[in-house]
This record gives sequence, structure tokens and C-alpha cells, in this order.
Amino acid sequence: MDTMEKTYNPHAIEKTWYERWEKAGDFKPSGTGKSYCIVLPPPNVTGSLHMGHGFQHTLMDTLIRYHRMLGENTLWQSGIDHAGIATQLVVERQLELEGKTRHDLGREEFIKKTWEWKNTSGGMISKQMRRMGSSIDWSRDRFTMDDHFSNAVNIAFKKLYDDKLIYKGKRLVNWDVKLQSAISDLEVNTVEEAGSLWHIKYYLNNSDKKSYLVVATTRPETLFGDVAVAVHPDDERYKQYIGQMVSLPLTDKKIPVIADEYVEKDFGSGVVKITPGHDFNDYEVGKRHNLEIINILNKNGTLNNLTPYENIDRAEARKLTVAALEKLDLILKTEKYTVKTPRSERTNEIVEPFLTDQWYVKMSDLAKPAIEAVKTGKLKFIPENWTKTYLQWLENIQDWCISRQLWWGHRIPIEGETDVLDTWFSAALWPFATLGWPDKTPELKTFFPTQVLVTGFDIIFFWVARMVMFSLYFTGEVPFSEVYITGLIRDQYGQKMSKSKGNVLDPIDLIDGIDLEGLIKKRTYGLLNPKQAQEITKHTQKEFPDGIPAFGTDALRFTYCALANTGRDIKFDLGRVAGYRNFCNKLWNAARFVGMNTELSDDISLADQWILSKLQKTIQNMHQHFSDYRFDLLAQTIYEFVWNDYCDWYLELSKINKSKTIRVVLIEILKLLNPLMPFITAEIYQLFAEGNLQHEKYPEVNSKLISESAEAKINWLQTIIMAIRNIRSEMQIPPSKKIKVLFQNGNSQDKTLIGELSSEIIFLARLENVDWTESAPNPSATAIAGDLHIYIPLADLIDTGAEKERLKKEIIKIKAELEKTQIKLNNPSYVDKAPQAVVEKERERAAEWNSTLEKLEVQLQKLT
RNA sequence: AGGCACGUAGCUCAGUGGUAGAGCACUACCUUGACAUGGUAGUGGUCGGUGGUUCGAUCCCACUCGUGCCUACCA
Repeated sequence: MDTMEKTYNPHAIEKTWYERWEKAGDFKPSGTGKSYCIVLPPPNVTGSLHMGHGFQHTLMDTLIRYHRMLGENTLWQSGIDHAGIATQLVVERQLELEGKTRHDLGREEFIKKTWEWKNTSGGMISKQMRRMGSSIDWSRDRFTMDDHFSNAVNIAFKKLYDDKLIYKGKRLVNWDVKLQSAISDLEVNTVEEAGSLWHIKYYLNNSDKKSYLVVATTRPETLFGDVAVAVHPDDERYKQYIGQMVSLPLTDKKIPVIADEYVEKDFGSGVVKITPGHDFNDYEVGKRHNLEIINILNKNGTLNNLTPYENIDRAEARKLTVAALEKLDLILKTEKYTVKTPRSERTNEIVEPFLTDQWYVKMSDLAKPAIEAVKTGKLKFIPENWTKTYLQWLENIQDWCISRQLWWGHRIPIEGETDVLDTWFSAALWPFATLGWPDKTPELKTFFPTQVLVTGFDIIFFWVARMVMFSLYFTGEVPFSEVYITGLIRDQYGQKMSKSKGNVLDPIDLIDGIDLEGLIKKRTYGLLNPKQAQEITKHTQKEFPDGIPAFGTDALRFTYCALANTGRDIKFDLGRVAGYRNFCNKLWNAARFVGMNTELSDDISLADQWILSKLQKTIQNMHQHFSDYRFDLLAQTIYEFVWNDYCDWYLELSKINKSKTIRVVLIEILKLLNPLMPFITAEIYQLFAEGNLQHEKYPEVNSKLISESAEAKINWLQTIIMAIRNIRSEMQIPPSKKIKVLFQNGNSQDKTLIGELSSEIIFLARLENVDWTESAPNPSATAIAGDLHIYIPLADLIDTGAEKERLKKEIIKIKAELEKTQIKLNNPSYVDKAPQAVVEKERERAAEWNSTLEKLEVQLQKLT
């Protein structure tokens, strides 16, 4: 077929297809058949496509395309998340370049500016998603801040409020001092950092300065907010002091010694300072003992006028406090100590417990049905073990702080409120609000509940659980019946891909290729630390001395599928992409070969029967793996069929006898592969068939075409061929050298098949001819296949020494196997207790090996 | 502290209560009639360790050693 290049060129193929599909409306729901819907986890409006997206989108698209080909009414609902904090930070950073803050603009103006940013630079990702081949009906694309969606958010908020599931409360929250906003528990990461534990004297009697209690703390600067010190009620050392007063250092204040079980006797000194305004535990202790709450911080993390260090940041104030205490000789000792520091996921600032008014969703009642849904099997996690993670969190759930002191987001719909809602509040409505809720739209009716959610385990709490709760609450339905949890893509060493590590790969670069210079530029762009940039440049140079070649979308998609194992880490290895690029090339050339052969017979040969039978089993496995979400096995199954069965054997056999089956099977392969590799399959398909591949029906098993006898026969052929090839190779007989093969003995099947398949044997093993013999020619190389002896006369070919070595090697191998088998068979309890069939099979094996061994030994004798 | 994974060939990973697999890498040979992004043949593993159940364990159970992650209020 002269239209096909010799080498597969992804760029040329992928250029035009997507646009064609999109224009033709190929991705719109068909409107007929059973409905199938996946909602896309909405990428952040600030985001660009990273490996995690590429991976998850590929899996979703593969499912979507598969179900579309099953004839289902298929919708992949896409959209973008307004990403409150992330987006606000981006726009603020831009203002910063102009020397402005958002406060210079004012709220209205700032929001306007953010919309402008969204409309010009936001949503870059949808362009990249098209490059990945994601078959999305873009006309249904949604944005969480669209009018309709915002309305849904308001309705949801009001309903929760009216049902008393939303309340406003003054309590300690996690306060991000940089954002100057509350954040939720989930947005706080606890990291272990080197710190100190200061042992501070709190005098019982300030005037004589003799007796004191020792308080151990990691945060001495908060002592200005202390309202008590606490000991364990059973702690004999301190029992006598309970109820007495101590002097708070650096102040004139007297605070009581209280008893509370929260105190661990064995930790530190066994005496804890109680600072209800700045510690979650102390807050609870304070509530139990009716203690005052003193706030000593400003919103920006500096200390306030209740302290001597007004407007000085916490960290600096800590140093000053310690110095002041040291000066008064109030520090008994300072221990090195690993502190669990809460840091904001967004800004990486140390989060402060801070007393403010915030809005909360009461979670316990919402959680119950969400727990039930999983326990009753209405909602299923795949892999199953995530069920436990989900349940554990829901069973211990805390109320959710949903107000944020930001400007970009859904404003809380109540009189006089300036706060906005946590982005995850709107995200929790995603599966039904995108389909039209609260209106009773046809889409909602048709596609909700959806079938499966594909996402990473990192947002099970943030998103999955909350969608389930809200969905059950607002619609009475689970939002999806299955949740497929993917692993996280890491680099080839198992490291998380991150900008600061400089190990990020861009899916688009894997598709289009990138030179070393470009890659380094990308990886080091915007890095503040020049040393870091040097490091990254160095390891990038080492790893990609020639940059990254263009692998094409199909190869990348196939790789993602092949790597989708059941574990939680996926090490991304470029070698795999190259391998699957080669697979594309293999398929391409197989098609080219098929195209070159125009004169095809209608006869069905044994090889045809065999490949058709193998095809049925492949089809069966593909369906099975799709329903199990085993994308890795999906990839493996079709890869093996195409390469090992179709190319290595069937097309080779076809060189003797070309039938139309070579085309038939190729077309079936294209259909099977299309959901994984939409571009190359579409390109090849148009060369062989009319119509649109993605509208074709996904192949179904035709059990009439399964032929165990054809498989057995070809299997026999393969054994014979491989035996001869093995001899050729080990005897160093050049491939170009045509040789003679002689058969001896053999059962009736051997005789029939040799008669039937002699030309195949001659062709595949590169023989001059085959013949039967009464006795082994001497010298000759020998292989035994069951009853059949295969001889290759050596006289004019090679010295007998090599053959003797080869036979010895073979004999050693067989002896080892035989020994294992005999140990088993000599064990009376094995023969007694193991199933009859297993024992029988073992006996047959032993007999066969015995006979083979004997024959090989005879042959070895002859040569010696 | 609790929970969850993982440990199989040099690397990345499948897998099964009954003969241990793939891809990549490696070795040798081959520019044979689609494909050198290829072909053919091969090397390579006491399936983390110990014990138990079983006729039989890489697989099931217990313990153990490593690795990673998640949750949690020891200042």
C-alpha cells in the first residue's frame, strides 16, 4: 500500500483526526442505548496538563470510547474548577508585579480582574486534553463559577442551612497567616521539623522565687496567652499544687494550676501550659475548666498589643521571648525536639490555631448515609482496600469549616457576608450540578447517577466522600456506583514529580518530543534558587542527553494503560513509552503488509482457523479486563495478540497462503485497540474500510470460531519449528543456509500434520525439504517432540562436538525436571490425596520426559 | 499510636494452591520477501526471612525484617 510510510509517524497521523471528530460531533451522547456517564474531575482553572491528568484522562477516555463502541449513550462530562485559593494567588502575584495588592483594587475590581484572567489564560488544559485524544463533548463543558453552577451552590447552601446542617460558630480554626483565611483540616499537612522543647520555670511564689513548676513547651512565645498550667489529677508529684496559683513569666499575671486527664504524666515535666487561644487541645481543656481565651496574634501572624512584642512575627517573637526568659534565668533546660508542625498545603506557612467566626457544615448526619452506601454495596471502591480508608475517615469525621476569607469564590449567600465558600463545597456538587441540578433536566434524568468516578487516592476525603454525602443528601442517590482509584504517577525512581525536584515530565513533550535545551529551560524556569537550577540542569543532562523523542499520543496512552497497576505508586519509565511506540510501528507495518497483499483467497486455512480462535479469546479477555478496570492487562492482552500471535506467526504463515482473514483480523484488532489508541487505529482503518471506526461495534466473542483443535495443531507446529530453530541457532547454522530435516517415528497425529503442514514447516524453519527416515543419520543434531524424532544431518554442516554439548545441556535440564516429578510420584500421600487428574498429568509428564531423556542419551551415545 | 499497601529476573511489573511469566536491559547470530522502532535463539529467579496449615505454598495463616503512604490532640 503505497499510501503508507515505511515507518509509523505519529505526528502526521495525529494532526487532523481530533478536529474531524470534534466537528462531526462524534463525542456527543448518541441519545440511544443504555446510558453511561463519567464526570471528569474538574482540573483547576489555573492548571496545565500534568502526568497525573494525562494518566487519569487516558483511563477515562479508554472507558468512554469502549462504552461508546458498545453502543451505549455515552457522556463524558467535563469542566473546570474555579480553584479559589490557587486562582486568587495567581492574580495577586500578577498585581504584585505592578506593585499592587488586591486591596488597592478593592473586591469588585479584583474579581473582575480575575474573570478577565480566567477568560484569557484560564483553562489552557482543555487544549492539551484534545492533544491526548480525550473524547469530550466540549459543548457541555462547565465551570464552577458559571451562573447556573453558582445558583446550585446557593440552593445547596440554603437547604443545608434551613436543615440546620450549616452553622456559624466562633471557635479555633486553622488559620493561614499568609492567605489570612481559615482553611480546613484537610488543607493542613503536619510535617516533622527540628525544634526545641524549652523547660520554663513558673514560680509558685514570685516574691521568694524558690519553688516553681517546670513547664515544657515548644512554643514559648504563646505564654502570653496562658491562662493556666495543668497537671494530671493522679500525678503524685503535683497533687499538692492543684488549685494554687503560679506566676506567668514576663508578666504580672497569676494563673491557676488545674488538673486535667489530658496531661500525660510521662511527657516533658508533666506540667503543661494551657493556651486556649492558640492550641486545639488547650481550647478543649479551657472549655472544660471555664477558662478565658486570650488571643495574642494578629491575623498576619504577628503578635498583638497584649504582648511586649507587638507586630513582631511569631518566629522572631519566639527568639525574643526565649532571650528574655534566659535573662531572668527562667529556662531550666532546652532539649532538641522534633516538632510536628502544621503547614498550609497552599502557602506552606505554619498554620496558627486562631479564634474567629466561621461557617461549618455539621458532618455526622451527612456521613451516615455515605457510610451505609458503601456498606450495602451501592458504592464500590476499586481496588477494594480503599473502602477502609474511606470508612475510617467518615466514621471519625469532624465538622467542616467551609468559609474562607478570600475574594475569589462563591460568596456565602447571607446577608452581610463577605466570606466565600471552600472550593470543595462547590466541587462536592459536581456530578449532579453539571447535569443541571437543581433543575430536573433531561440530562440529569438520563445520566445521573453516573457509572464510575476515576480519581486518585489523594482526594478521597477532599472530594469523593463529600460528593457522596452531598449527592445522597440533595438527590437521594449515590453519585456513581463505582470509584476506580488510580495510583500516583512518580518518576522512574519513585520520586513524586515536582517543580522543585525538577523531575517533571510534560505529557505533551512525550507526544511531540523536546530537545535537551528546551527541557532544561522548562524545568528550571522560575526557580528562585540558582543552585537548585544547576542541580536540575545536571541531572536532566545526564538523564536525557538527547532530549526526549516524539512518541506520539497513542504510545503515551498505551503506556498509561499498561502502567495502571493495582498498587498506589506508578513509576513512569520512558523505556516503556519507547516500547509502545515500537508497538505502534509494528501494527503500522503489519497493516502495511496486509495492504500490500490484494489478492486474497476466500479459503479458510488452518492458520486462519487458529488466529480466529485466538482472536475470540482475546476479545473475551478484553471485555473481562474492561469490566475489572485492569487497564494493564488490557494493554498486555492486545499487545500479545497483535505481536506474538498475529505478527510473529499468523502473518508469517500467511506468506504461504493468503486469505481474506488477514484483513478481517486486522480490522478486528483496530476495533479492539481503538479505545486505547484512537489515532493510529483510525488512520489505518480508513485505508481498509469505509466508515468511522469509533462508530463501529466493539467486537463480541463468536464462540463458533473457537477451535481447540486448530489451536492444538498450530501449537504442535510451533513446537516443531522452535525445536528446529533452536538447533539451527545453537549449531550456528546461518539463517541463510537451507537445511534438510528428517523425521522418524511419530504418532499418527504427527504423520498427518507433517503431511498437512510440510510447506509451513519448510518455510518457517527455512528448510530445503523434509523427509522421513528409518534410522537416525550419523552424525546429526536431534530434537525430540513427544514421539517424533527430528534430525538435522550434520555431515556437511558442523562438528559433532557442538551437538554433543547441546545434547548434554538438554539432558541436564530434563533430568532436573524429571527428578522433581519423581519425588512427587514417589510420595504415597501425594498419589493418595492429590486429585486424580493432577497425578495422572504428572505421570504423563514423567513418562514423556523419561522417553525423551532415553532418546537423547542414545543420540549422545551415537555421536561419541 | 492506629490503619493501608508493597517486597517475584539487573530494572519496571503481571501471575497462580499443582512445570515461575512479560516488557526493557544483556549475550550470540541475522540488513530473509510488513517492520533494525525489526527477526531468531539464548542467559538470568531457593518468588524478603522464619515458622504453621496442606500430599503439595511464590500464592492461605502467624510472626519477623525492610520500603512507602494515610489518619491521630502528647505540650
